[in-house]
Amino acid sequence: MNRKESEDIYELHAEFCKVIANSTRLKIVSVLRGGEQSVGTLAKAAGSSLANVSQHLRILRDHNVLRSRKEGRTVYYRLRDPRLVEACELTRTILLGGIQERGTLARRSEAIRSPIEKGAGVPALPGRTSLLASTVTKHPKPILRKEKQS
Amino acid sequence: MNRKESEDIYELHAEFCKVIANSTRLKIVSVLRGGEQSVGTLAKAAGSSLANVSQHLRILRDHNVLRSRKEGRTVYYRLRDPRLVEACELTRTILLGGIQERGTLARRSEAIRSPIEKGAGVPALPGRTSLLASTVTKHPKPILRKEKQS
DNA sequence: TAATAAATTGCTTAACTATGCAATATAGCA
DNA sequence: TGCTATATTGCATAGTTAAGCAATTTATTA
Repeated sequence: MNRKESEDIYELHAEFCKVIANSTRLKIVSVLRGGEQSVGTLAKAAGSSLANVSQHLRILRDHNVLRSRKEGRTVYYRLRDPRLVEACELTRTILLGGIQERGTLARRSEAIRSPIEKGAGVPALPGRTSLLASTVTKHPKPILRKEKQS
Repeated sequence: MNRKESEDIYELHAEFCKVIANSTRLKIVSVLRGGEQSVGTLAKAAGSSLANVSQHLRILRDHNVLRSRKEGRTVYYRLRDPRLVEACELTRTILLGGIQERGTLARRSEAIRSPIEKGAGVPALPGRTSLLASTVTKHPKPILRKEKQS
């Protein structure tokens, strides 16, 4: 693999991350682990509108994460390759704190219940505007639990 | 875990994906598997400007993917939790086709060498404008190898 | 054919993201 | 005290993304 190609894998990986970097799309993918589903069913499961879910499904299918099959007037979507989804689930598991992990990792689930996510409007770094406002997200939800920096 | 909390994990996961959904940040994280590095070293390794890499490092640190340490006028960054990065590497390995995998999976690396990425301007779905243009990326780089749809 | 159900598409708006450049810290050294 | 190296920050710009709504397509059924 030459220089250009090894660069490409990072682009490809980043692209994949973008494709699944949306909670609605992650829910869709998660639901589909149980087998193919219609757009309407997925919309209900994801708690979003049919039109909105249809757009997300298109994104996932265009990137070959999903495949579709039409039966009458119903379109069924299914996972193209469960392996990628498994890697994805592994990430989620780690983020959750790992079922039977202890200490540091287990306490990560605190991030999920942080005031920031409760809409309290508490900036990640009190005292100044969130540095992430213009780069990734307005109100950063820490991936890992905060601890005092050195 | 109640309804609200199980929703949150998808938000958190999506947030994490956004944080790493950039090839420069993925390269940084990959380099750091070998141990802490200064901003300048990371900039060279990632092939980007110091200012640009500094911004990316800030994003990664603000989301607790990285931690930093200052020594003199040099700032060293390191991984906060290698486990998340391992899950990330697993995804990349699957995307690459898996070192010693055969058949379908192995052929996935074709996507990396596709005409689209060579700048040939060939749309993912010949005959119509890319449907992803306004949603995720202008010129979709298929995550998986294309095959005929049913 | 008309009516209905299931999806998809186009459009708009508000918000977010990436990048480069110039300016500004900060720490060590002459 | 200057001077330099290392890194961070602010700002402007171009491009991207998410969501809702209305309109449209496609297939089934009366």
